[in-house]
Amino acid sequence: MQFSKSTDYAMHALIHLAHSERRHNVGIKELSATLGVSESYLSKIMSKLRQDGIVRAVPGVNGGYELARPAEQITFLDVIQVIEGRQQLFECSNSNSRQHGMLAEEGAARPGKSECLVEKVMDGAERHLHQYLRDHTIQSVLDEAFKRCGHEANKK
Amino acid sequence: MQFSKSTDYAMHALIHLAHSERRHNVGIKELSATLGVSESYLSKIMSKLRQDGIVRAVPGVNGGYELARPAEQITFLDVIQVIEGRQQLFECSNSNSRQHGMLAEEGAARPGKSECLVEKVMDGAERHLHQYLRDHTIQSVLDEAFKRCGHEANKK
DNA sequence: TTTATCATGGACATTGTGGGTCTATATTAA
DNA sequence: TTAATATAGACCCACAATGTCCATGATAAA
Ligand code: SF4
Ligand code: SF4
Repeated sequence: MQFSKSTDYAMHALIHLAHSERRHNVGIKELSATLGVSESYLSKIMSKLRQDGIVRAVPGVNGGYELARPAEQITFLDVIQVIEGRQQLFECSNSNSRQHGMLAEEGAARPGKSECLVEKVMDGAERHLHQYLRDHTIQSVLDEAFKRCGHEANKK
Repeated sequence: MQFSKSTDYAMHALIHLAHSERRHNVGIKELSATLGVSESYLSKIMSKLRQDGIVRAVPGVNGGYELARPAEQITFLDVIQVIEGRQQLFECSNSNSRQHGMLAEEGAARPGKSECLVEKVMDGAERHLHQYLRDHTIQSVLDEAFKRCGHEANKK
């Protein structure tokens, strides 16, 4: 139960893009050098981000990547779901066991709504997690970095 | 990013143990039959649960497993951490990149406290998730099952 | 004490996935 | 056109998840 390294890379790549939004089109070379990840691998990740509409890409001389929408509209959840996929946290694997009958259908022969109790808890956990991740964007990280930077400067 | 099947099995095994707490010592055979998982594999999972003090086990005739503490003191988080391990949700993999300098140490040469901003968000997410999972126990699932059962009975 | 019953641990096998490299191809600006 | 760049696919390897099988050890009942 851990986020993959790809997610880590994607986050940092986006942060870098957002940070150097001044002149557009940051190439894979620059990203690779900044993050310390091979161009080959990183380009795959960027490709995924493009397919899901997080970034735009233009090939050719002076090409590169740029954010497809403002950084405050790119949430942690967005990035994670692009890289990790949208599978849910918990997926029942033995819904035809004896347990299932006892826990989910509990006596009565409900039509369609089985409403599993274990899944209910787990889905709740997932919803909480997602809500939290939706409340934090690339921009919010940058903002905090700036705030701290300013704070440091003032102290000096 | 998904919980393993083993976690699923562990949850259901514990629910079964809690449900038939009347006569102690539920054997691996009964558990296996109830969950529809091979005895071999399930016994491994139970062994883990024992090592972490979730259940007790006694070998010999009429032996088996029983909860090591009341079901209301066994949280979802407990079970998940036993099976999945206690690694944190997010672990930075490139803390010596250029990014890191820009984001975490931001200008000043802080002594030990680097206080990464990305990790800060992720750890927050993890804390939220853990808190939620701590608030739900094996007993709470059983309670809801009973409540629903009673509700169904009353309606009839 | 013997024995049937049960849990435990280790040694495998299989499969899937994360993480990564390399190359050929398409696309664009100069 | 040409140089620079992104893209897609074919591979590779290591490791974890899932699972089986067997030898061993512990225990209570007979
Ligand atoms: S009760 Fe829920 S988690 Fe358990 S077997 Fe049924 S659907 Fe799956
Ligand atoms: S800023 Fe945080 S997440 Fe990024 S490299 Fe540094 S420690 Fe890791």
